[in-house]
Parts: sequence; C-alpha cells; structure tokens
Amino acid sequence: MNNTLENESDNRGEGKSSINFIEAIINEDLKNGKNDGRVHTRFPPEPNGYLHIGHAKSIILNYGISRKFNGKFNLRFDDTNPTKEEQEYVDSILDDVKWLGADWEDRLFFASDYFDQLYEWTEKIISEGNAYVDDQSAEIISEQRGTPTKPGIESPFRNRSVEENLDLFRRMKAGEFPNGAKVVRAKIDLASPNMHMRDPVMYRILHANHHRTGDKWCIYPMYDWAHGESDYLEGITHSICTLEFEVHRPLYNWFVDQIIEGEYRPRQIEFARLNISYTVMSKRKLLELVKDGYVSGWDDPRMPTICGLRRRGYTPESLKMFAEKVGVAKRDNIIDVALLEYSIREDLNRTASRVMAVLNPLKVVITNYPDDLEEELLSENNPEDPDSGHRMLPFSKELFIEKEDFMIDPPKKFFRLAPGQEVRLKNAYIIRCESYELDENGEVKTVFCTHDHETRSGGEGSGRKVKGTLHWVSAKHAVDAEIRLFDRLFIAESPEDVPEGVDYKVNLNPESLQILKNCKVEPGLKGTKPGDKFQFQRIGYFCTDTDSTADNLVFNRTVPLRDSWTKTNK
RNA sequence: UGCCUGAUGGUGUAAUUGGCAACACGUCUGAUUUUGGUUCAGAAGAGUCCAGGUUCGAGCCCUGGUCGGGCAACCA
Repeated sequence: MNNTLENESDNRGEGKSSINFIEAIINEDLKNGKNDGRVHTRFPPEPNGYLHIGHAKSIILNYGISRKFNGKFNLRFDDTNPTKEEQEYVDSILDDVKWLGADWEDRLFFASDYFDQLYEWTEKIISEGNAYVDDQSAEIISEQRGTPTKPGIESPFRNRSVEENLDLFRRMKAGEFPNGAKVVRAKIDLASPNMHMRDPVMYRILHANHHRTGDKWCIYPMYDWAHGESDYLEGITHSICTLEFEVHRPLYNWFVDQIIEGEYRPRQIEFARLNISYTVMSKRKLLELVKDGYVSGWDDPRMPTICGLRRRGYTPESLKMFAEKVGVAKRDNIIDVALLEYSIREDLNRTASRVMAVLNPLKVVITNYPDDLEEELLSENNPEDPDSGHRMLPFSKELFIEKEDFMIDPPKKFFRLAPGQEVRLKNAYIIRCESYELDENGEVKTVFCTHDHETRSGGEGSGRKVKGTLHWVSAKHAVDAEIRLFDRLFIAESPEDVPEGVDYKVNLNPESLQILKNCKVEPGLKGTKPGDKFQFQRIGYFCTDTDSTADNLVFNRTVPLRDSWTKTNK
C-alpha cells in the first residue's frame, strides 16, 4: 500500500498549522484522561454507491487524526440495508480508500459482523422494558410520530408485556412474519422535541439476501441502532460524521447507554460536509448522472467521485493537500473548484515530466533546413526536479505547432509566430516566419519559416532572446493521439440551486467534454501506460487514460496550466 | 408556531480563549524565465450579521433580534 497520507504534515511554507475544532476536542478528552488516552477513528461507508471527494475529505480527516494522535483507524461498512447494498460497491470503496493511502491494517469490519451481538442486546433492552414490538404499518407509525411542532402519540402496542415482546421478536427473527408486518421500537419519548427520540425503529423485517450474511437474517437493524453499537464494539473513541447527524446524537448516546459497561464511551462529533462550486455531491444525483448516461460511468473524469478524479489524473497527495487547505468546521461552505485545481497543479508541477504535445496541429516548414537531416535535441524532463534527467527529441524540417500559436494579423504583445516575427522553438532553434499558405477555405495550411542555425539550444549562440517560446513536434516522428479535454460538469456555481420545479440538470454544461482526434505527440509517449502523468508543455497536465493502447493513445486533460495570456485577452 | 446548529475579505480557514483580525486560494502589479508555467517581490480587499450590555479594552462574554443549514424514511 502506498503511504501518501503517512507524513504528519508537509511543512512547505513552514506555517504552523492551526488545529481544527475536532482536534481541540480530542486534546481536551486526552487532557481529561478519557478512554485511557486512546484515540480511535473510523470511516463507515454504506456500500450503496461510489465514494466521492466529500468522502475523501472524511477519510483523510479520520485517518489523519489517527496518525496525528498515535491512534488507530478502522474501515467499517455500514451494511444494514441489504435492499440497497451490493458487493460491487464494497469492492470500489476498498479500492478507493486503499488508493488514498488510508491504512486500516487488519481492521476491516462490517456492521453485519455484529448482527448477533445486536440481536442479543435487543433482547436485553426488551427485557428491561425499553423496547417493544409494534404491529402497525409504516404509515400509521409515521402519522403517530407527530410533527416537529406537534407531539406524537403512543402506539397501542407500546405497553405489551416483556414476554409477549420477546416472543414476537424471536418469531420476527424466525421469519414468521412478512416484510413490514412488525418492527421493534425503542421506548423513549413520543413527546420529545427531537423527532428521532419518538420511539425510533430499531429493527425492520426484510426478507432479503444480504451480500455477506446471505439468508441468515430476515430482520435488519436500523442505522441509529447499529452505528453507535458498532463504534462501541470496535472501541472507537471519536465517531466523526457530518452535520445532518447532529440531531441523531442524543439517540446515539441513548443506545450506547443501554449497553455500556465500564468507563469507555464513544463520542459522536459532527462537521460540515464538503461542497464544491460547479459540482453536485449527492449520491442520488451522481447515481442519476451515471444511470441516465449524462456521463460515461462512475469513473467518468468529470465526476467528483474518487475513481473519477483518479482517472482524471488527480493524485492522492493532491487530494490530501486539498483537504488540508479546505479545513474542518461546522459552517456550511462552498469551496472554489480553483482550490482543487491549485492542489493538483502544485503536486504535478514538481512530479510530472514535461513533454511535447500539439493539440491542434499546424504544419511548419523550415525552408533553410536540410531536407533529410534529423537531429536529436536534448530536453529536460522536469526543470523543477533536477533528478528527473533528460531525453532526446527528434527534430526535422517539417514540424507541427499549435494552431493558436500563429496569427496572420496578431494583436500587440502576441509573442508567438506571425509574419516577420521570431520565436524560439523549445529546446531547438529560433525561427522566423517568412510566409504562409492558405487552403481552399481560407484557413492557414502551412507556415514557412527560416531557422537561425546558431541559436540551437545549448549551443554558442543560444543566448539570444526572443519574446516567445513554442512547443512543437517533428512531423515525421510525431505519434497520433486522442486527447480529451474536460471542463466543469455544470455551468452554475451551485447547480442544485434551482427554482421550484426546475431540474438541476438544466445546469449541465453541454461542453464539458471535448474530444480532439488528430493530436500529435512526441514519439516517447508511445509506450505510456494508463495513469501516467505528464505536463504537456505550455498546455496543461494530462494523464494516460484507461482506454489508451499502444496503437490508440488517449490522454485526459487533468487541468490546464494557469494562463495569464488568454485571460488578459478576454 | 417546535427542536438542533451556524454566522470573520470574493471563497475557505485562523486569531495564545478579552488586548486594535492572520494564512491560503482567487484578483491585480512588477521582476525572473528557452513553458505567457514555476519562482520571487508587492498591492487591493473584512473592522468580524444587527442592536444593546459587561469591561480600560469584545470577533471572542451576556441579552434580544436577523439570516442560513439540518430534523417528521421500516435510508444511511
């Protein structure tokens, strides 16, 4: 397993990192000697969908805390609803957490591991008169529960005898009743201002096959009943979750109170979930985008899923830096996507090899260069990394440059190629545009240049300065490639923020995917493998897509380079 | 009309828990540069939701408002 999350803190910037409110709570607990000074966190996904960057934040937070406080971190699947959960999701989640570098060591658990214990405890709670079997339908129970402003009323079955409850519960387990016929409810308080305390359901009957326990059970525990107890069984000290569970905390504590023995007690702490501009994060909406074909799948590089980001070219390290910059707090937030992009650029800038790739090729002929001469020119792999070495790039009379790097009638400060103007070809020569040729549509077809042989990079006369430097690729050596350019999936900053009755999908960006077919890349890219990361010089960071083969290279644009030129020209 | 919870530059997050608001992203200058990238130097931008109060002193404490988010699944 990689260990990108291991390093306590990267001290780039040397700033003293301030501590977030959760760490402050943990410090306080430690000071008070709680739980024998143990710190133990967990990440508890439900295997009913793919993980997204919000989960990544949570994983990084929980794992990071376990590292920081010398504690432990568990991965636990909250698999209490067999009607929604599948092995496919378990597998993808395992992959994603592993890829992020969060190490659960030998502590991979499932809430379903605890079904027997939960069942026993339920008998105990029933025996103590604190839970009962209710025969009513979901609709009736819901009605009786009242509303936030109106107290609920008691079920006619609320005061059954312990014996009857026990008997019914055992028969529920034995499969004597159909789905929905009965539930077990905690006996708490129908008048509580907190809806979750109005005799919440602990068990429902579900004759369904579970991905791990098969047909062993036909009753399944509800989240509230299973979660705190699972934490308790695993010795979790700080059970970190998102804000919507804040109202569940009294119930979490109530359930723990029913079974607690001794000093140890898990504690639930809530933080605000991550939101990112121009993105949707809800599982339901992400599923819809996949199911209805708005994207190619869960790992579509435009998706905010972990597998999508991975395919897009994001690194675990970049997501960790992102999570650190975002911070942890309780107020609602919308993080600027620019911060995400900044994070991946920062990582890739120091690690990605610089290569030559031309997205929209324009033929250049060096008229004073020998017809059959071929040179090998020395090229640095990464100026930010002295250890990255060099490689040789073939150069010849005919080249491709980027279409947008030539203009017949350029504006002031266009430091690129134009009639009479000089530019440097990166790692090669300074050339001057002498003329150009149009095709039948009036488009520039070929640009004719002369080169100054004295100016070859690294040579005697290479010191001469020109205003612009272009990337290029030798026409006869170039390799064809398909390049996929991604833009934000939504055009609205808060896509879900739509008027009544309007679907958020109206905010989908129709131009979020652009596929370029006849791109020309340097020959060294021929042997690239999916996941390899590069900087296409002057353009952006790219990675080899999983669709790529030796005969059909496919690259994804992870993120463009910052570009102050097109910006000033808008 | 109930309960829980939050409010600090455009966006996030800080502020030794009472001592005249910091860092990052973004924005804008300028320098360097064989990537209009990187790097470097600098600038603008909040007086901390509002109104009272306590105090020599309040973003931090108190009172009352305002606004935002969450809560009524046999989902998690």
